[in-house]
Amino acid sequence: MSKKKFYITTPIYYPSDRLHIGHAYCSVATDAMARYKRLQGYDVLFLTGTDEHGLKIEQKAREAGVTPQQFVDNIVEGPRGVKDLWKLMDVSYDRFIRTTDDYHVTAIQRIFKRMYDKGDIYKGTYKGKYCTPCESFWTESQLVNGCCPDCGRPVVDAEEEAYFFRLSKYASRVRDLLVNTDFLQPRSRVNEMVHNFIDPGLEDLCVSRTSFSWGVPVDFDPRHVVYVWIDALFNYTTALGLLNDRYPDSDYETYWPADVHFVGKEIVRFHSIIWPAMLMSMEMPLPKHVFGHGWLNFGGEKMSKSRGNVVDPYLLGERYGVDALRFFLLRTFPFGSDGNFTNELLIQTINTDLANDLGNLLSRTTAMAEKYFGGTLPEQQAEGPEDAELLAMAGALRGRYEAEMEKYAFQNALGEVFTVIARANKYIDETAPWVLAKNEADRPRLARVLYDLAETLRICLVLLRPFLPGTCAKAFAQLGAGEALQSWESAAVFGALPAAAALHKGENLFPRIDAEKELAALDALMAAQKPAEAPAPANRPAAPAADIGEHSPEISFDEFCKVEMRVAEVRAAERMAESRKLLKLTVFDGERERCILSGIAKWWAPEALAGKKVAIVANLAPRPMLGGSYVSEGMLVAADTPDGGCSIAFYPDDLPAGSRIH
RNA sequence: GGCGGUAUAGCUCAGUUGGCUAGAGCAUUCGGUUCAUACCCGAAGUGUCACCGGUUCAAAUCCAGUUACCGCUACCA
Repeated sequence: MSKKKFYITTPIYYPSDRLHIGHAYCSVATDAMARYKRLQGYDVLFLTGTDEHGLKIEQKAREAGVTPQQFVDNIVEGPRGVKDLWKLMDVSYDRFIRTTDDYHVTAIQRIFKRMYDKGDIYKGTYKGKYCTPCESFWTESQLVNGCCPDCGRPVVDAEEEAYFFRLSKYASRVRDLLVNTDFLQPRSRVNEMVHNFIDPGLEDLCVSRTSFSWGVPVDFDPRHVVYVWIDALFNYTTALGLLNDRYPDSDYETYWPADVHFVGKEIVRFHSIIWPAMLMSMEMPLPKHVFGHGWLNFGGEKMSKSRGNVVDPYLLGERYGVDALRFFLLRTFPFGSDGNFTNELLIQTINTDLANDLGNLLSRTTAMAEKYFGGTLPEQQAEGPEDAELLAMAGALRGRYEAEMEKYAFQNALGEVFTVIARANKYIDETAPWVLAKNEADRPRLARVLYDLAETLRICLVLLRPFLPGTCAKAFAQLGAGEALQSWESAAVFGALPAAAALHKGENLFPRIDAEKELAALDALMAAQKPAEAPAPANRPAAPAADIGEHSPEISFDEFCKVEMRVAEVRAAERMAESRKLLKLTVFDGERERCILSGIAKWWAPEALAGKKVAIVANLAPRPMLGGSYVSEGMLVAADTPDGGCSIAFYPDDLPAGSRIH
């Protein structure tokens, strides 16, 4: 009889930059789930990888003066690259797919052709606005200030021949999948998808591009490259040998459909709407679950490079141990919601759970075994009234843990384990082994107490293996528990450890952290990472150039001159009943008054603008807004501030409106 | 603006189908212990369960409304 299979995936990450703790969070969670299923005896396939095509990488490579392939090779395989990070984090993936792998490219071409032959992909014309850095097309209505809604940079008019996928054809089946099954989790995401995307009407999806070349060519129409949807999403199946020879077809037959895709909430839409629709088109089985996990914020703010609060997993892993970091991420934050990462919380969790409760329990248990029995417990043992409750809790632990793990509720599963660990510490207090040790007649009872502790620890450690793979191995050695005593089956049996258990005290597995000192050290390290805000002091070597974000492509002087910026006088500014974000400005440009709607209401009171001289872009095409009831005739020039707000520059009051700005 | 969600102890959150003095962890205070990583055990708490109405013998829990925050979306020319 073959083992039951379990196929789990992370998203394939986009290697346009170094990965950070948020990516590590997802991979660690997937890893814990994969290890848990292996522990249970499943035949597990754990896939991760990288999504390496697209214009952004093409451009990044050009900036770096290397080929796109060299660029991604470096980020994926190079020092401190993606694979390095997973090695550091002890991520036990079975397969790593890169969308630039030959076999994947071939398979994608075949998949594209198959959908085309079926009539689900057809050739049409794509009209719209294109953001080069984001390699994204946008409809007029999606633009923000005429710029890319993702990155805020300018977009260009574009019209290109393109292939489309008949997403609309599958809308009702996808809707049914989301509404009537537990396909998408957590459930709260379902309404968002259905109300925001499906019910308003799904448009067919553009699945090819001619505007860049770093992608999988459409083999029957080589001017086109396959756009991200088909290229990236089908990785989950090409990595199983679908339509390629790199892996045997039997892998696909064995492992597909996936048991669960873990994905960040930002890509839930692609995985819960587009992905099932494409699989329906290919007449392939659908994955059983898509789980959209939350994001890690830092100190209550989104992590971002410009705020200098991007948490570096290398730094923390090397400082506190990979297991401690893994544990912290999964113990502290509910997997489905956003979590607020703070250094204080990290250190507190490590100290409380790992050092004080678990580490210290192991330490005191093994130390007593050595002190009182020279390490090996005598077989003659005596029960006592304190045993029953501990045994009952330890015996029931596996079931309670399993129930939580099956819901991907890592936080709760770990909570169950630590409830038992706390009970074991209390058990020591109740039985007071140091008192028993004073009386020769109590030796059988003392032996039993230590045995119960060792056995409780063993069960807990089995269940902690998915989370703390490295330290559990060391702990089992201290308990003298061999492989058979580390198994899932053995975690359901209190008493599996031989009575004459041989314990020995080893190194402390989780050293207690000096919170005050470490917090100061971490703050200093993070401050050093932060982009320089002030010029470096003269006596220090020049700081490396701060990262101020993505850059737009170079433009010529003539192109710049097309932008007509002028000083304008704000004659009136008012809040709008129709919008929370917009202020309605009436400005005088030297010739006439015009209306500009600007998305600054969150940061600017109307009174603060009235009468001021500001910079506007005067020759921007008028834009109907708020459903066409207003037309905005220009753009207010403002700067982003690091906290996400905006700063407006004012010209001297006596400067005439209409002055040209160059 | 549309859709969805959240609001519970200083902090992070649990509270299943409405039912006894509303819970856990951390932090705080006090007490105990000494095997252990200055650790562990116990006790004490603090709460107008966002606000306002309603249904009910009974509401943190159900319903209507209000406010605040969050998410998605639209929208920030």
